[in-house]
Amino acid sequence: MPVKIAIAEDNSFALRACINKLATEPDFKQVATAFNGDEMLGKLSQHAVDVILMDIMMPVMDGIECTRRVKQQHPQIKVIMLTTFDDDENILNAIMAGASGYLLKEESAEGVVKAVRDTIDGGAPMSAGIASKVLNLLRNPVIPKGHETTENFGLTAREIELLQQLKNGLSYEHIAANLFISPGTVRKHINNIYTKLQVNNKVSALSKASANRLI
Amino acid sequence: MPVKIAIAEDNSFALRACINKLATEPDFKQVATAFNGDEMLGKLSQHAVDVILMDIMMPVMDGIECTRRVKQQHPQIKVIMLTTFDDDENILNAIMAGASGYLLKEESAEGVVKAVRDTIDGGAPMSAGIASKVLNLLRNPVIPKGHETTENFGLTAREIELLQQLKNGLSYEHIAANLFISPGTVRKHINNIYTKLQVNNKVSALSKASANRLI
DNA sequence: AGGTAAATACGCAGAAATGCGTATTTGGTG
DNA sequence: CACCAAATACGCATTTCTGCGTATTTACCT
Repeated sequence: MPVKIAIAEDNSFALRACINKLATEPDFKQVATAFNGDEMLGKLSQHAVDVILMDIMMPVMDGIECTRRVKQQHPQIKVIMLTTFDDDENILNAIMAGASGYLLKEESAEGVVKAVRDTIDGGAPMSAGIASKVLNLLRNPVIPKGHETTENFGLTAREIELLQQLKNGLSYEHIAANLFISPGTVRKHINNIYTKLQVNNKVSALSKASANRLI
Repeated sequence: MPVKIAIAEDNSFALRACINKLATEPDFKQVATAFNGDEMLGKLSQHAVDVILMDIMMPVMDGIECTRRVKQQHPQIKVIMLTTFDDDENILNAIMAGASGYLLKEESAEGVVKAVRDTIDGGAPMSAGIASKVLNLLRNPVIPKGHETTENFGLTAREIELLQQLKNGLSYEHIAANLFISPGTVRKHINNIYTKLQVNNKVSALSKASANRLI
């Protein structure tokens, strides 16, 4: 049985790219496209659809609101977000709205194809990195209140790794052993972190990093 | 660079099956195996390990407790649960303990191999079905047993007051000034706190106090 | 090829924290 | 009143952390 797919994407170039990614699969049938959420909702009453690939940022009605309504009116339809945004806010909103999957647009053709099949099979495909953010959302209960501004402070991946070691109360020596670097390097990294976060001790650094969801 | 893998699995048949699933990859190096969590913890100080494939149900120390301790002592090590249980309780507990991935034992060899690589790349691989349960957990917040148990540790009101000062990253001097006591007294209080919480530094104390909702 | 950011590493000086004692004062309780 | 827990305070030795430099190597980008 062919998989009936709809795509909501306002950028025609991105839409074309998306269609191409699915073109290799003979059992995939692209039954509808729309340039915004409202248009997509309208087409759903005209076409049977299994899966929607949904952009988030669209005019008139964005992908998250559209997802919410799709799941309300057609709960059997699976929605996979396909977007460039990987911030907690959008991820959480999309999941809350009922999205089954969350892919970044940089995802490969095979990745998108597999995501569609996974979704049909009851899975919840996510780009690498998205899934781990989802786990972090679970670990650090979100305050449903307004979105606090999270800042990056220009921390590198390695520096965040150092912070994760720090948060367990490990000494520089122990961290150095864990990461196979010298204690002096650990110290250097941490000093850089302090400078970037504008703090001058572990506890403050961890507090600030945590408040900004860096760890 | 080879990927150093450890496996914790009490059933020798399942262990063998797991090893076989990884056998095809020339750059995978199985550096340690253990029949329970305690044994695994011991081996981690002897071998550099990138990823642990962890069974949940094991004697002596189960996989979730082991994961908790591994992430505590070696945060850089990624843990992938490999189990037959797919209930919310176990999934959530594993994630809370710090697991990066969650696979069912029925997972194919390719699936396990890909999961290991995904994890190294910062992803969070989950068997189809697990991921969607995770999303459901996020949508319907539940407080699992064991996450609301708070312990007092015999801390006095004053000691908790000290902890609240500590969590802001203040120095002993500054806290002393805030509370109108001598730095020596601050030190004494904090030493008493450490003894009661069985830790030996600020970060661990704050972490433990926070986990038990003392601050 | 040159420039840049990141990760690695070391040294020195000083500040802060930690471990382990001891001691006094205070407030409440039996 | 006698007792006890809690809060207060200090000292010494040691470990750990922090600030501020410098320097090399690697990877990536132009």
